[in-house]
Amino acid sequence: MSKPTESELEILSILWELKDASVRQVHERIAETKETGYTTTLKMMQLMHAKGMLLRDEENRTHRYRPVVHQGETQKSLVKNLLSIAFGGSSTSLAMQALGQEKPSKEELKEIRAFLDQLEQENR
Amino acid sequence: MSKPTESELEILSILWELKDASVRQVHERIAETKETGYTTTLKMMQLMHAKGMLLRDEENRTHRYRPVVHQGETQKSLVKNLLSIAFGGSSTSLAMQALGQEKPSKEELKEIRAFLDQLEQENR
DNA sequence: TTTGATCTACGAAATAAATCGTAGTATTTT
DNA sequence: AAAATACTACGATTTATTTCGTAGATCAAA
Repeated sequence: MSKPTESELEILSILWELKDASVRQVHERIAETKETGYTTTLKMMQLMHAKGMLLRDEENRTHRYRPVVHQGETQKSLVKNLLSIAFGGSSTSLAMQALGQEKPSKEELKEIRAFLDQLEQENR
Repeated sequence: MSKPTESELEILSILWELKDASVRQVHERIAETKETGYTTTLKMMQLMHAKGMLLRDEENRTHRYRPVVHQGETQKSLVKNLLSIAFGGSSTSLAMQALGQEKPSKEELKEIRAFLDQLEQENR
């Protein structure tokens, strides 16, 4: 799947959370943040459907959409892209940049450390 | 500074590395990867200069450009953006996603662990 | 059953990003 | 000094992305 644009990502995020939703639902979430027309959201979702990014249930008059790609895969490709385009491929500096941004909680620190241990293990 | 586009970022990356460079130098680097005309790169850099993203030394006929913003700052804002737009603000999952992508070396692992310790310390 | 609200479809306009050709100069090579 | 090469400037086009208005259909409420 090609890289989603910012607007597409905004919609995807909402759908990942809600599992599946109508245009109205998505639009209302978007409208909380920014000023935009309903048909803009509609068109966007129609385009995404046409592109194969969203599945559409047309059973009822009010269609319901859901994402084709999972959040994890998309995150993966976004990170991969960012890594190569702005971090010279160094995942370490990206990770530290991120962690310095939003400090992890105690639990999260634990989680990350466990993750690191695991990485180290499987390495040989 | 506003978020650089992909093409701008490509140019910035090269300039961060070379410190300062002519259009020709930048273009040759870009041309290694993709097929594109010299004047495209030129125009791009002129635009970036006009936007205030690049400084330009016009002493000689062959101008030399260098970035106004530092790599770190740009990385920071890119990460911040990615964090909010695709990771629901969770730096932990972004970090793990990144680390899972490109496995850190032994030294890097050490570095990250030290970084985590430090984060934990300064927390109180 | 008329009125109003809610939907989809879709063309088209507005905006943003990227690409390139041509002209005019300067520099280097033959 | 003529010819080839290398630069900048810049308009214009192309392509991608986003936004929105209008039309027609369906549904809900008065």
